[in-house]
Amino acid sequence: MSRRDEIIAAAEDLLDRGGPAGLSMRTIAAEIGIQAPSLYRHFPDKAAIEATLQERALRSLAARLDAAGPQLDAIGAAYREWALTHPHRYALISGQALHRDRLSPGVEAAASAGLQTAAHGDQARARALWALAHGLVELELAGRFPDDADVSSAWAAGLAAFSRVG
Amino acid sequence: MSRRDEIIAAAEDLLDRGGPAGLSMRTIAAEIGIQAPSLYRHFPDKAAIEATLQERALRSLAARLDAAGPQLDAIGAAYREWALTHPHRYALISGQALHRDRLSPGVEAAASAGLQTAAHGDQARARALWALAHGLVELELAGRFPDDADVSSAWAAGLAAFSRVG
DNA sequence: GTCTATACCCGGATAGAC
DNA sequence: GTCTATCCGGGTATAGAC
Repeated sequence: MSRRDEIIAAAEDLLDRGGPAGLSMRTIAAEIGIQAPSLYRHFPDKAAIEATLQERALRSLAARLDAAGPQLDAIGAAYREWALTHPHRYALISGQALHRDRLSPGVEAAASAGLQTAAHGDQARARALWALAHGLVELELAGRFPDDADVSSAWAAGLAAFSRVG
Repeated sequence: MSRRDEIIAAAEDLLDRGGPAGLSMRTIAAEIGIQAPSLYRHFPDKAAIEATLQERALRSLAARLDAAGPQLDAIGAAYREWALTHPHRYALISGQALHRDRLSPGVEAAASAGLQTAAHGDQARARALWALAHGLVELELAGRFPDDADVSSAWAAGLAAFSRVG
């Protein structure tokens, strides 16, 4: 494992444990037993590290959705499962934080392509479906539903609404 | 206008212009021509100021939804309009940032009550509908849709899916 | 490639004079 | 109720020795 890979692995680990806020040049360096300035021999700046993590997360999510097959329910379940398994990685690719200029072309689109497929080519429907999944995940991760809420039922109700023909 | 109100007004103004990140004790104080330490004569800490802004935002959103009436389309349009008009206020009440322990009881629930109504008492459906609206707003505000995307159509497609009887 | 030392920002918050 | 001065923490990043 190259030093570069080691840095990324440590950063991802740190991200999973402490969220984006816990990700600093100092903590990443400490994680592998070096000093923060040494990181700049391998990455030009912090954004480069974040962008690498985002790219990895987007690819991972895309692969998970791809593996779920074409069924709407399966895709929804896969989306939710991936987000709940890696909540901080999901946070890193949500919001305005995406370093678009540093991502490989198409990698962002790939992560929502699975949902597009399930909408049978209807773009407006596909976007609404994506928004539904994203919204459900965000609300659940942020703890916005009551503690005793049945989130699975909300997913089922949402997907059911979209499963009927337009 | 009391000094306290003046501080909140300045903070809200600052929030609208620079987002949550631009909201610091120093910038708020500068906005009304005093020094940062003076703020602590009026609020115990920064979280108290943020909580006040969140409470105002939640009440404002709730009022807007209430004024929209019972029609699903109208509520959806009102939700989107409020969020696009006050994107940074929406950011302040999204995510994990809510100071729940400092908010008046019920004020959080009131901001999503309008959507509950439109779901005719079906809780799972109501939550999915809320997630759809939240997701659409977040994706639009974050610029996650292509520049030429027709977001209105996505809203229409999403609301249409929910307007059919379960 | 890694180190130490450091520069330069930013932030929240407190002490004590007036 | 406001001030000045200050503490303490955080962060990104650079210079220069080894």
